[in-house]
Amino acid sequence: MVLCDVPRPRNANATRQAILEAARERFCAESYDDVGMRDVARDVGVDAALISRYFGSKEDLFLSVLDSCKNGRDLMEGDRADFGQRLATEVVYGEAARCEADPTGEKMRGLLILLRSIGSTKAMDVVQRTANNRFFDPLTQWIGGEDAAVRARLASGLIMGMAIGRELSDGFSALTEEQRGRLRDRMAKALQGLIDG
Amino acid sequence: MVLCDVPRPRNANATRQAILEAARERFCAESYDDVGMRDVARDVGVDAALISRYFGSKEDLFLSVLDSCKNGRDLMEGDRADFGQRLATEVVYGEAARCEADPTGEKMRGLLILLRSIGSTKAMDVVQRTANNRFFDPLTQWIGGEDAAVRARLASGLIMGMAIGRELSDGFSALTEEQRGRLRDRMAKALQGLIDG
DNA sequence: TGGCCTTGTCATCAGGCGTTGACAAGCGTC
DNA sequence: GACGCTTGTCAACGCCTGATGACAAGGCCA
Repeated sequence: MVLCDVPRPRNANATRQAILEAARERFCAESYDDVGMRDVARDVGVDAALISRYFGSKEDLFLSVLDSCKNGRDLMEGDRADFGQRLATEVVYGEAARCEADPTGEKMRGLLILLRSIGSTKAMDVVQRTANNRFFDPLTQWIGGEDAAVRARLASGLIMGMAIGRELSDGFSALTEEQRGRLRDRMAKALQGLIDG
Repeated sequence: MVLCDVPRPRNANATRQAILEAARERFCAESYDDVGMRDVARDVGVDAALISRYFGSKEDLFLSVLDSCKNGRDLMEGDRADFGQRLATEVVYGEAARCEADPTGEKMRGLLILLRSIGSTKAMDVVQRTANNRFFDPLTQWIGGEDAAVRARLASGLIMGMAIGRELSDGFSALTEEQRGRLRDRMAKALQGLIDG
């Protein structure tokens, strides 16, 4: 069956970009292993072979996607006293966990992609390296002062764990709206306590 | 090449048990997708077809492994005032994260298996259900009182996130022994604060 | 209009997966 | 000793994956 849609204009840059965005969405919603080249290609309306030509291997595509995401530093920009509140809001309410295109979720996307593919042995090296370079190290530096490394581990642990808990519980759907608010507030307070020491 | 080891004595129960233990170890070290029936079979020294006969499908094997693990309630037995300290020790020092056979790590194993296979769409249903039935719900009930559900989400989030951070950083190998101690203490305090309210 | 580089498609490959049904070997029982 | 049930092996199936090289078609330039 041939779909009667307009053919994609021949534009390598645009196509490459479209592939990158489709892949980003896929890697945000599924693990490295579960994302297929053919799936991404279908999303774009292109043959899977083209991805190999433009990006090389699947791992290279994954790397390109991670590079195209916002850096972990973006999570820290803003008033330091609001860090807990900002991050808690992002995790509890952010549509980030659903990978929509809202500017709010944008900042979490890189981290969420990493969390999705945790556990995949094929992606482990890349995930470990990126998590450290892009998140742990900047966070440690940003926290600064005594025991910065230790506090960074704790803060990132809470953030990652809550992001995962969100996935495990379908976006905290079992909680009432009021409970979600208290979850946000408690998490904000705990997180702020961890980075303030 | 035929290995000249003694043939496995014909004992269905023992073989079934050996398969279950090998699978438990595998699922503890790799994700659902990365664990192959042939790998498990090789560990036991048996043909992969036998696993299908004894356990049915791969998903059934995964379920059997989860059933064979200690329940989340075991994490809560003991003095409530020590909960944070116990769990933090388990996460920071426990060889649990390496899935060895020490009695200490035993209690975390079920949770670690779930965390390993988070992100696998094939195992998602089982993981979600088990995480809720075995961990979140008992923890919520155990915490009790006001906002128990909210506090359980936070506590389990911190535990899960730190367990994942442990994997991501090769068992906190970048930290000195002294820093690990402080990490344990800070985590214990934070965790205790979350469940006490 | 004819050549030619670029862009995209197609068929195909080798390899891995979980699963299946037919077959071999052990072992107790009559 | 022969039967028959249990336990385990083997070869194969169908399916899916990422990757490759040959080929078709668009579009610019002379």
